Amino acid sequence: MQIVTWNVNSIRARKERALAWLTTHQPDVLCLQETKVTDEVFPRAEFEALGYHVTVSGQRTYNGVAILSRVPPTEIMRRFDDGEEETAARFLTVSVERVRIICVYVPNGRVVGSEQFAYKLAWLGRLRRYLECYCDPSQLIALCGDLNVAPEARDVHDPAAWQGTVLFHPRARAALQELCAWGLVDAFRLHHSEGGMYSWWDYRQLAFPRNQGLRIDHILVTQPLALRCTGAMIDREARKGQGASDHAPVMASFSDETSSG
DNA sequence: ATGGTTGCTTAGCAA
Repeated sequence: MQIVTWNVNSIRARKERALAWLTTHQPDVLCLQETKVTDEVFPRAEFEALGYHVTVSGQRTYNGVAILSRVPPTEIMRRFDDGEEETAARFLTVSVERVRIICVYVPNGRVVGSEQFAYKLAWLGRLRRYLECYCDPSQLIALCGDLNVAPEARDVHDPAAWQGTVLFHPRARAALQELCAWGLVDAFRLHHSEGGMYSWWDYRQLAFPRNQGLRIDHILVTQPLALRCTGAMIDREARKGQGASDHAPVMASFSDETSSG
């Protein structure tokens, strides 16, 4: 099973690219973030024509997540259901075969000290509580999405410059570590230890050709799924050229059985 | 040099 997460920065602006990418790569599951459309407007028919089931949780203008799957999804949830008010479409979870897929678009946080940064930290805390309440680390679970946090210095092109900003802040990093402490590991880091591997590059300042990026999009998996993880990669090709999202797809592959290695 | 780009929505905001 191949699972992919991709912040497309508007599914309408990226529709042709996303359709072409799916046709080429044909993953079993594609988690999308920043679709920026209401559920009625999501271009579902074009993706269904490629053989995908389309599950969406969107809103006008901002945010929006979706999960495309080759197999019909079950156990769909669109909210934390933690009793707190929520207006942003940032969370969607489904089961595909025996794997629980959780698609998230974590708040960016804008500026440290802002209301939005407090919201980001609180949101990550709610996600941790969701895992505690609704999931178990012994299950096959993949938490996929734009986490808007670079875990370590090797995930940031200029750690000194980014230190203390919302994408590489000690409190945001600690909140991400708290998620992992529940029982998740970074699928990408199971297979790659080098720095300079990023999933997002600012549109400005020629950041992509200079590889001035951050690795903020992640596929985090429970230990039983980690044991099946046969590979992971970031598709830089999808970030190239005119009309690209500012994020690249992050991919991970899993065998049907636990690997003996 | 308080800059730069993209998308949504239409000039201002969010990323």
